[in-house]
Amino acid sequence: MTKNIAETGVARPGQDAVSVVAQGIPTMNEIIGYKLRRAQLFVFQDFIESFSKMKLRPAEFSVLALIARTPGQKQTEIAGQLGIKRANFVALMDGLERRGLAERRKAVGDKRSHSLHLTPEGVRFAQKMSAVWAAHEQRLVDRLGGPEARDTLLALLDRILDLKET
Amino acid sequence: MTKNIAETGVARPGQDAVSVVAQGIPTMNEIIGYKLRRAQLFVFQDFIESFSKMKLRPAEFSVLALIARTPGQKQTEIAGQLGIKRANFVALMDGLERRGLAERRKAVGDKRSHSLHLTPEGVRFAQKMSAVWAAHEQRLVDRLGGPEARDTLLALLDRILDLKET
DNA sequence: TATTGTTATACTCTATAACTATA
DNA sequence: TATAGTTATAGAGTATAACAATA
Repeated sequence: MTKNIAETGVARPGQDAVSVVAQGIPTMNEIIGYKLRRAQLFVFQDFIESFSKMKLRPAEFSVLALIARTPGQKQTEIAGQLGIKRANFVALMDGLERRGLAERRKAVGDKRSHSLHLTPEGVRFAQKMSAVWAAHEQRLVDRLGGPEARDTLLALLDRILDLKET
Repeated sequence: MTKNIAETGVARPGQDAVSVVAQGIPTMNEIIGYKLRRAQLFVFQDFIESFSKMKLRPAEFSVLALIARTPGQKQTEIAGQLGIKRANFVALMDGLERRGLAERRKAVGDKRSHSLHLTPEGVRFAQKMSAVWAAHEQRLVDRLGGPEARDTLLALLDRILDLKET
């Protein structure tokens, strides 16, 4: 048997040769972080295109979804759940308020904090947004090969996220 | 039976109540893109901490890995494989060259292009880098629950990435 | 003293346009 | 005319420090 090119270490530049230098060096295909990153970019790309008409970015979507499901939470609480720094949350919330989708209300007990709510228009917007999201999500489920595959993926991602600190 | 709080629509702010407004609005837990993003950030966080001593960022790691495995490729080829715009690749490559890890050589046929190679120091660096990466990757595999779970995850991420255009 | 929201600011990543030298 | 590399620049997203009002 003749040695294959990887074993000889003879690299032909620009072709599918593998250098002898490559001992122990991973292929991009086996790097979890890399695959995760590329997949995330792909999904966000589809998301952004899906919402280009509504002019809604992923962070804004998640803020509206969180307020819709649990109105009255403080800025710090919403920001915290999403991993957004409270300083950066201000401009984000300003945008939603300027568009008339959400609003800050003076919290009853604590005069420092604001409680966040959707406006009536924001409620209607959130419904439409959810329909657009459902179509986007369905495209992903189709790519994955069905709901079971999606559940498996979500469970695996949870394993990475759970515990947080070992 | 008494109606639960979701059915009454009476939301108690800041608690685990679910507003009646929430009809059809997804939980963050069921959003593929969101989970993917959080998991990717977590993995990159671990990666960045793992390489803080070597002062190596994810993009630099992948460029070195690609050059190590297939020396002699042009800048545009390496950048293209990683989804990096060739304009942004310049500064990245400048950094690796300044540190003496990789170098641009005049391509033989085409005087416009550079062929990329590791320096001898770059080869040694890539070996150390791969060992650090392996430890990082092993941490992830442990979290996932073993090599089979990792393989499943990578296969699912490939389903999202494959085809690219429907 | 500590916390909530806020402003200002800086740094990284990414995207686009335009230039040069070659092809 | 097109391509490889480059420069300049602008826009997101994210991180930190410091401040005012309130706890």
